[in-house]
Amino acid sequence: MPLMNDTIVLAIVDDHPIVIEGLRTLLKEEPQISIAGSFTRGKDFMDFLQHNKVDLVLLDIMLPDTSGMDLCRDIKKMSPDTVVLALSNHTERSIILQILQNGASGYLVKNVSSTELLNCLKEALKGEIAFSKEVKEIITRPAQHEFKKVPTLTKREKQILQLVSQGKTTPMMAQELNVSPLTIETHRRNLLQKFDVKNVAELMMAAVQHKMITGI
Amino acid sequence: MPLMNDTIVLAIVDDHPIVIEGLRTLLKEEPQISIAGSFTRGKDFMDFLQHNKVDLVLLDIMLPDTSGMDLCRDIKKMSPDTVVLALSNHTERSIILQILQNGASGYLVKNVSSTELLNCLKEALKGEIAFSKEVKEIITRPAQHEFKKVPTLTKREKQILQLVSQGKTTPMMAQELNVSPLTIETHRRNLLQKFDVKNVAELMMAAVQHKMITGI
DNA sequence: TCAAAAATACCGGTAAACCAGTAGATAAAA
DNA sequence: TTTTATCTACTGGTTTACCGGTATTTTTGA
Repeated sequence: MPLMNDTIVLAIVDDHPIVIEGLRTLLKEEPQISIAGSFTRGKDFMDFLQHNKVDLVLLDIMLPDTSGMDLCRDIKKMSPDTVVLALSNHTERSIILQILQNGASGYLVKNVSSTELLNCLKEALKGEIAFSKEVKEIITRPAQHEFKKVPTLTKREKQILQLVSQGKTTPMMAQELNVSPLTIETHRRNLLQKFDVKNVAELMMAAVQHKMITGI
Repeated sequence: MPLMNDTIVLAIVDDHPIVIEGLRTLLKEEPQISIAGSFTRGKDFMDFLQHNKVDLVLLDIMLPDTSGMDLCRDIKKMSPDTVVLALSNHTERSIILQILQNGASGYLVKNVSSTELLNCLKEALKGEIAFSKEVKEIITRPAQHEFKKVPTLTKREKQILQLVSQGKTTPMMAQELNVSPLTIETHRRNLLQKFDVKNVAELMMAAVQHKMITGI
């Protein structure tokens, strides 16, 4: 965490040039903030982070190459002192909590006002958790279904979940992945267990709910 | 349509201050463009339009108060010479076509680059239809699922689709609805046929896609 | 009222999914 | 290096889903 009277080195990771430009303009007013760079791909930022110190990252959790979730974890792993503020349009409670679980210090929806944005930046740098107004409301009023914990899947499990959603059967997947059908069955069983469901129908619904499979 | 050597009066309607700021910054570079105003609510813009001439509107089709679709139609009704360029993150073909149907002169996804944005503005002002690169691809190569007509389900079929999505098995549903399991099987078969899918996993995904089952 | 649509139900069969338990081989983290 | 997680694979089952065809009754709409 940088001292408050130091210059804060900030980076932006977002695949929308318009948003990047907007953030740059809003933050340019602040003398103690220096924008080190902006990136449209997660990998580019990780390369940058290897050779540069960054105090705070504004991170869009929907990126074309990597999931922002994974990127967040990678950032905190490589540079634990870097504060990550998630920036997104998703208003699902589960997603917000998930990104916090992955090490983010806060969550802003993209319709924040400039003053709100600056306040959140300051809070996050002080070591506090920062939420924009709308997000605070979402956090404080949880829905019933939100209580279900989001399971963490392994790489293979994610892959198989995707294939199942495409209607692939166990034998088909076994052939496609060059493993025994029995192996696929084990993965399927683990998926059912992790999601706490009884069959594929429920599995698909749960996965969609948690946005763990892309609709198309 | 304004002449190309006149100053173009432009307005922005978007509920994201960051995006507004970004657009302003990008368009400030262009001497022939003058930004008349930016609005976070559709109604505010309509009030403005009553007393002011606007050549071009950058319109976010997802607004808190009105649907951007309706707003677009209202704009064209009140001021037919005003060119509307839709700005959104939605990449569904049906949505793009719908907004064009409502009088928009083009569609940009928010991840457009600044050069792309300016090109589209110019094209739209020339009276052409303007699409950003990604949108062009969506328009020209419609996905398979776009062709699939939305099946019309009977009352019973909807009911069973819902129960299936809740993880109910055929015997369970038979008992719950006081009919033979064989009847349920017939309904299931008809559902698979109507959605043109091979198994429940695909069925759930198709149903979710067409919003025929509520995620929760 | 009469044809079409929907809901009901059956047979016989194959394929796939699901259950319970176990366990070796790797790969990654402590 | 040792532990832990992950991926792999098996046995031996039961249950459910899916396929193709057929057919009666009930409801509904033109």
